Amino acid sequence: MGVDIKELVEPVAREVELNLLTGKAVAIDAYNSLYQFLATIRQKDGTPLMDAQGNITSHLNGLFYRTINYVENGIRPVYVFDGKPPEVKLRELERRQQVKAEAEKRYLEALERGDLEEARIYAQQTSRLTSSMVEDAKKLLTYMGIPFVQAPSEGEAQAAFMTRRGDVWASGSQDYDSLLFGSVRLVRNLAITGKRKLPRKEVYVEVKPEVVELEELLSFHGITREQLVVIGILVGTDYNPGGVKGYGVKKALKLVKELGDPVKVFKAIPWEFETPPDVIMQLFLEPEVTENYSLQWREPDKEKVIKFLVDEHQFSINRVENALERLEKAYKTFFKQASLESWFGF
DNA sequence: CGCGGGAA
DNA sequence: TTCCCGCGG
Repeated sequence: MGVDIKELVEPVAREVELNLLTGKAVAIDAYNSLYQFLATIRQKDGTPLMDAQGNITSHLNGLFYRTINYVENGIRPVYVFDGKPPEVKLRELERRQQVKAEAEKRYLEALERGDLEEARIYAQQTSRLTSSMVEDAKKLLTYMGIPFVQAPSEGEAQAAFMTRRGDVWASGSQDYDSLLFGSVRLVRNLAITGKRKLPRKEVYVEVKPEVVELEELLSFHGITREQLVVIGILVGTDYNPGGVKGYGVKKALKLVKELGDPVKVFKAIPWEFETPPDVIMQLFLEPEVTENYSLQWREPDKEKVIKFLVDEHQFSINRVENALERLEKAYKTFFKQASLESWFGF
């Protein structure tokens, strides 16, 4: 779910045009993307897209076409996959499983009643990303020539680390967690077709990519990154869901600015979580990450993509070939730079 | 969500 | 050319 510091971020969030991102590498939160595809790419009654064997393919559909759109806009995507969650998060993950089980019941009930709109809403909430779906996504990326990084733990932490090393320009996610992990820059709403339907409403709004600079966020509020993490913990993170009773963004910011030192803040408030606050602080300030990755955007292997999507998962050959044509063209335009090595024949 | 065919 | 909307797997 992520930390809800929208109010804090909004004043420094800049709407940008997509072409601002041309030539930039972005570390995209793979789980965040795949979940969104899984939740939204569905039929009227909420059934996801599936191949002939009944395997879900909604995530592949979204990943394939959106990634091509990135490349066509000169964006260099690198997908970052979550690894093993910190133990502190296990309770929250368990809670989410329960919410999904509940949604599953309501989904079936709505179907029974023939209420397709309700059914779809609950179906979306049942979305589960299985390991085979993740493997499929990685396969597809490999065939497309798009790099991915397997994070040892939190993907958002890994993406943040990559921005700090300067390997990517920004992290890309709908959640704000990467800012707590120290991401230099966050891009939200990184979709190409800008119209999005508001939940439960027949209203569509234009959504443009939104860039948040960590330094700007901190200086705007006159706080340090440590203090931002404290605010996050007060309002609630995946490591202390719900946050501290009575604290929203405004009250948390006020307290943090009054007391300054995180230790003083945590002494001043009631702490009802099992995990001590300093342990959670450390998870954000010194998360487990890896330097063991290399970012290379390669020419797409069209044959393998077609074999995978069309032969194995029953995608339409026409659509896939069309999209691959676009991908190859974009690859040549933006990524196939005449490097010194190639000039000298290395 | 994003594609693409048909309407305008 | 742009917009809309039904379908994709």
